[in-house]
Amino acid sequence: MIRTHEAGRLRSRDIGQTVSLAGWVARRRDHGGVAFVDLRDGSGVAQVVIRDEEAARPLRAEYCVLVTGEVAARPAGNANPNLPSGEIEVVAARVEVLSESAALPFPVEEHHTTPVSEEVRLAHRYLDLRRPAMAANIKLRANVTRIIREVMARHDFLDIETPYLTRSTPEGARDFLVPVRLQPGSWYALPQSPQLFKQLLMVAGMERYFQIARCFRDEDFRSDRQPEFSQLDVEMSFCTAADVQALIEDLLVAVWRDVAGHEIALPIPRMTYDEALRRFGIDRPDLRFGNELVDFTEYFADTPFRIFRGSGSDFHVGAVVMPGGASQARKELDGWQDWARSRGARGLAYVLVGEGGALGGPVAKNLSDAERAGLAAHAGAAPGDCVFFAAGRRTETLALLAAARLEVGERCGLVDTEAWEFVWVVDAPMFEPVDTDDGSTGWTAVHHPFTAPLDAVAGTFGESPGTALSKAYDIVLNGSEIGGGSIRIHSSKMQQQVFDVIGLSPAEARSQFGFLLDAFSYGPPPHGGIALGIDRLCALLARADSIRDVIAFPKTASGADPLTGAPAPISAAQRREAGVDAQPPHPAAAD
RNA sequence: GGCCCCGUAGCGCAGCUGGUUAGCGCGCCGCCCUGUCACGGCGGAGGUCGCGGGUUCGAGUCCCGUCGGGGUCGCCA
Repeated sequence: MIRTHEAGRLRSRDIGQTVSLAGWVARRRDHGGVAFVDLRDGSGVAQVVIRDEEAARPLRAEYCVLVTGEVAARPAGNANPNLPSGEIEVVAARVEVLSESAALPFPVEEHHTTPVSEEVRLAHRYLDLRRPAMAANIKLRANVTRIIREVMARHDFLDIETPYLTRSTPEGARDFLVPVRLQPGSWYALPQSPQLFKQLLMVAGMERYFQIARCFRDEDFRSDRQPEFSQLDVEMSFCTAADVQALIEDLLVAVWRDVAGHEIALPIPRMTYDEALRRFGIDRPDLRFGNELVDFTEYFADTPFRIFRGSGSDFHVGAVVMPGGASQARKELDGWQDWARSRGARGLAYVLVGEGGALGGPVAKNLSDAERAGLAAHAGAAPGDCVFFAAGRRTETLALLAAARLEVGERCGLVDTEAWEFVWVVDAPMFEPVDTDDGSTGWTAVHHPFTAPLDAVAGTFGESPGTALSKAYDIVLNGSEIGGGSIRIHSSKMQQQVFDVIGLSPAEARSQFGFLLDAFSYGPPPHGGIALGIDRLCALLARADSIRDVIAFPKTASGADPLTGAPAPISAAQRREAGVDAQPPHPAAAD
C-alpha cells in the first residue's frame, strides 16, 4: 500500500526517516544537475530533491509520481515560507512515474493567481479540483455533511430516503420532467423538495426524519442557484418552532466550531418578518453592519414635494444614509441613478448634508424650510453624509432601499467581512397578493401552502389573508437565507381553508395533493420542520463567491455542463423508446 | 423573457478616431546553468481575432444578427 496524503504533513521530527510519497508534480525547477520538484498530494506540498541520473527523468507538471527517499533538513538560507514543509525536503532515492500528463489547459499550480475563466475550469474540472483552494472547498463540504450526520444521529433522527422520481405538482417552481417508457404520455417529475414525503413520514410515525436530499428546479440560475442543489431536510413530530430552532442552533454551533473555528453565541437572535422589513427593507437582513433604513413616510406627509407625497396605506417614503457620501462627484451621484434604474426603479433621490449642515442636491430645494431643518437629524445623518430616498409602493420602495443599503455598506467598507451574523426571521405572513390572469388580485403562499398560521389567526386567516401571520422561521446568515421551515398544518380542514385562499378548488387540491389529504384523515401528529441549503451554507463557510465553488461538478448559468456536454440531444431510437415523439396528450392531463 | 458586461495563441490580457507582417506576460518545445524555491540566460513553435452577414479601397476595430460565458431584474410555493 502506497502511503498518500503525507507530503504536507512532513515535519522536522521526520528527518532521517525514509518515506514514500504518492502525488502530483506541482512544479519542477532545474539547476545544474539537480531537479527540484514540488510534490502535491491531498495534505499539501513537499519539496523533493532529485540528483544524479534520476534528475534527467522527464517529470513535468501534473505527472503522477511515487517518490521514495529520506527526509532531510534543507541547507541554510532561502527557506520558502510558502511551503508547509519549507524547512525540510525529501531527497529522492527512487522516483517512479505512475502516469504522465499532457500539457495543461490552464495553470493548476497554486501561485498562479491570475483568474481562469470558469468555463475553462469546468471543462477540466478534474484539474480544477486539484488546485488546493478548490480541494479545500470540497473537503470543507464533506466535513459539513459529516458533522450534520453526527449531530442528527445524536438527536435520534432517522436518515430516510424519499423518491427522486415522483409526481409533478402545480405550485412553486417549474419541474424537471422524465418520460416514462412503460406508460407513454405519463411523466415523472424530479422533486423540488421532499416536502410532501416528509409530512407523510410524520403521519407514518417516523417522529424524527432527516435526509440530505437533492432537489431540482427548472428555473433560471444565479451565482447562488443551480438546477439541482442539496438541502438538509428535517421534519419532527410533536414539536414547537422553538424545538426546531434549538436543534438547528445545536447543528450550526457544531459545524461552525469545527469548520470555521467560530463559537456561535446562543441563542441566535430572533427578529420578526415585520421588523426585518422595517429596519432593513428585506426579509434576510445582513446584520454585519448597521446603517438601517429610516422611515420618512410620516415626516413627508404634507410635503410640497410631490414625489414624496403619496396616498394610501401602501405608500412609503424611506431613506438610507451614505456616510461621507456628500463629497461624491456629480458623476458618481448620476451613477447611483443608473444603478437604481438597472434595478427597475425610476431613480434614487438624494440630499447632500453639507459640512455646515446646509442641504444640497436637486431635491432639497423642493422641500419646506421645516422639512429641511429636521431632515438630517431624522435620518441620523451627519455633516458630509448623503441621504438616499425612495418613494412609492411599500414593498418595492423597501426593496430598493435594502439594495442601496447593501451597496452603501460595500462601497463604504461598513461590512465586517470576518463576521458571522445569524438571525432567525420569524412570523412571516401566510399570504401575499398576486396578480391573476383575469386582472383581479389573488393570494399566494409566502412560504408554502402547508405552513400553519399563528394560533392567534388560526380561525380567521381566511377572512383577512393579508394580515395573517404564520409559524414560519427562516435562518439568515450575513444577509443570505440558508434555511427555512415552519410548523405545518395537520388538519385537513385547515389545509382546505388555505387552498381556498390561494384559489385551489377542492377538486384541484384533491387531484394534486389528494394523497396528502387522505393521509391527514388518519390521525396525523402535529409536526414541523426545516430545510437548510447545503450549497449556500458551504459557500458562505468557504467565503466563496458562488455555490459553484463548493459543488464538485456544477453547471453553468445556461444549465450546461462543459465537462460532459450535458444536456445533449438523444437519438431517434431513444426518443421512440421514451415515447416522446409525436406523443398524444394524456387524457388525464389538465392545462 | 428584459437589461448590462465579456469573447484576440493552451491560460490571462493589450490592440487608440478603421490603415504595413495582430502584440505582451505566463505556459509549451529545444539548448545552457551544481541548491533552486514565481530561479535565470539564449533560441523556437503556436492565432479561421466565437460564428454569419453588412458598410468600406481596406474591419480584430464600425453596424446588424447569432452562439457561448458571467452578472442582474422577472422567476425561484
